[in-house]
Amino acid sequence: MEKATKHFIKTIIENDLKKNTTITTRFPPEPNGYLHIGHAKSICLNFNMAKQFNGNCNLRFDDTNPAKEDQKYIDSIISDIKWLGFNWGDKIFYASDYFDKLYDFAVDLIKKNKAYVCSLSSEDIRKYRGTLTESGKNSPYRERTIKENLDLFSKMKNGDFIDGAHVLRAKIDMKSPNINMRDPVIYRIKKMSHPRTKDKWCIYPMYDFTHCISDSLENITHSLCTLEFEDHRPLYDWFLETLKTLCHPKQIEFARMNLTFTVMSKRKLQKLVNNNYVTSWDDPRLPTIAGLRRRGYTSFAIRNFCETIGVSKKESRIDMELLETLLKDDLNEKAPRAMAVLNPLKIVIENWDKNKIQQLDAFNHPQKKEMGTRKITFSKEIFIEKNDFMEDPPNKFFRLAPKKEIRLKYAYYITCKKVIKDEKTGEIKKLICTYDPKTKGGTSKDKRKVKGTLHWVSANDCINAEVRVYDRLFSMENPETSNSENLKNNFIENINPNSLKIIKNAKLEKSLLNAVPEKVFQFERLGYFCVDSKDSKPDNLIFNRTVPLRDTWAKIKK
RNA sequence: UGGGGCGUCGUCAAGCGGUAAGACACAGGAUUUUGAUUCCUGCAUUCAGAGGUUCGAUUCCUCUCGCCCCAGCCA
Repeated sequence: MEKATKHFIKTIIENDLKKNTTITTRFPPEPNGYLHIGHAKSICLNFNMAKQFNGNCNLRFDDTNPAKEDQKYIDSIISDIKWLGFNWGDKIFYASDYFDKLYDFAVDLIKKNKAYVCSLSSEDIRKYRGTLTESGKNSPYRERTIKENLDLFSKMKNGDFIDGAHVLRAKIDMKSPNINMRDPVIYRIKKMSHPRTKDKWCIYPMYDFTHCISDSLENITHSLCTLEFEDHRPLYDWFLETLKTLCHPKQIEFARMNLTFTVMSKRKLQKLVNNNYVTSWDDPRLPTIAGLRRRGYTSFAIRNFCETIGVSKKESRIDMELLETLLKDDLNEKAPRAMAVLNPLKIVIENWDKNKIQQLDAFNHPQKKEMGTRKITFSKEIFIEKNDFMEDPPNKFFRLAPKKEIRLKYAYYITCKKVIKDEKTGEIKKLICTYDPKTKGGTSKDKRKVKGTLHWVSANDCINAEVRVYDRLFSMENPETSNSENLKNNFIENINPNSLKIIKNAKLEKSLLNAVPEKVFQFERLGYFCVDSKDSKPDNLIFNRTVPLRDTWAKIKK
């Protein structure tokens, strides 16, 4: 299991636990988009706190706005949380299940003279609200009688008015320095079918009213949310105090997660999807849970990451490299090794019999012998990686070059004898090499040093595949910043044009024919790869590059 | 310029009056049939800044500076 780090919320809970016996948290997504890794932070926090302290965490959909929400998002969210490895018993909660109770609470508020029906247009409500520096002024409808308010609210519910004709507002303080307290709207008329309640309602409660009451009804003890709701806490508390609810949860805010080289808001992700900068919500370049999953990320790595980064109130942008390191840590343990050549260069072994084919043994994991071995085919013609050969190599180039001897992993030592080029273009067509028969398996009795070991694939016994080489979606650590003054905050211009390179004719060792989606392999010396769950077909294999291996050589070259 | 937050290594992050944990990154070195992995070693005399209280302050007080959020009938 992941390590557990100390953070301020845990401290608060530990202290509260001295008085109470148990805690209950909740994860309250709005079903209006796909979950991303920022949500994973909240999911891990809420579910792990509950688990660590023997409490419960409710999954509750905050579905109060039918204009934006959809069943397909409910389904994707459920599937993503399950994949992340969290459970919530039998019951899934929905704010919409509380619509009747919420209505009663609103009536109660009116009866307490703490809410009123306001008939100002939305534009006028905005004007009356004042600004950050000027206080607001009372709505002319603020002093309607309780009876009148009750009657109007009932008519709103019955569908007697058109959208926008009236709203129900809490009666708090138009002069409050906190704008959220300036008589916030708590119910609006929206003649719209709801994914779950269908046409039962034509008025829908707003977030601030719904959320605290939902928490209270579920006996939530700790309501964890992000920093931007800090200003809403007085309102959260006001509703529960005014309504004298039995349970008054503690709202605690923490900073949302940001990652380098990506964007995290639903709005921005939506834009990338809708304008086809990526293919879909589960595009492997996106930080969505579905995208990361398709890319080959493990849920363990994501959970571990969420634990590692900690929880605080400081706004931060975490290095993508940390996520990738944690992923590679996990994959290094679990992923079986295989050989694949992405950019093939043919080698002909001069002194190997034309028709001879040999099966060699290869370990599936160099450090874990219990993962077994497999057979790989060796033959006269093989492929190596184009950039593993240089005609005129620099110092410390531990790969193949004219007259140099290197090792083909698990096979033989070979020496490059001749370079065949295209007469016109000068492009290297193939290499003629010799092998040393006394080095089968990749060792020699004379303990002679060979500095380089290359991966390779038999030319006659390999499979062709498409490989999608993914890179970061943006070319700047913070895509929101801009170089050009007049294009401030246009993250689109910072999209990395090379975020996806498609390699059509990669050559893979035969055993990879059995690969299934989400099963990640390490292609030796290259990185981690997995079969694409959407587009790959048995007769047209497609692999995604999950993450490349650390490449010290690439660094030295620079 | 109203209100609410936040400022500890390049990036996260512990620390809660007793003299700066850890992780990632980075730099060296060792081992290696992946220039992978693993393994050592190094990496903040200083906690946004300035004052003050104290024997002693990143921790308490004051002021200053910087950054973020709030004016949806979104959540």
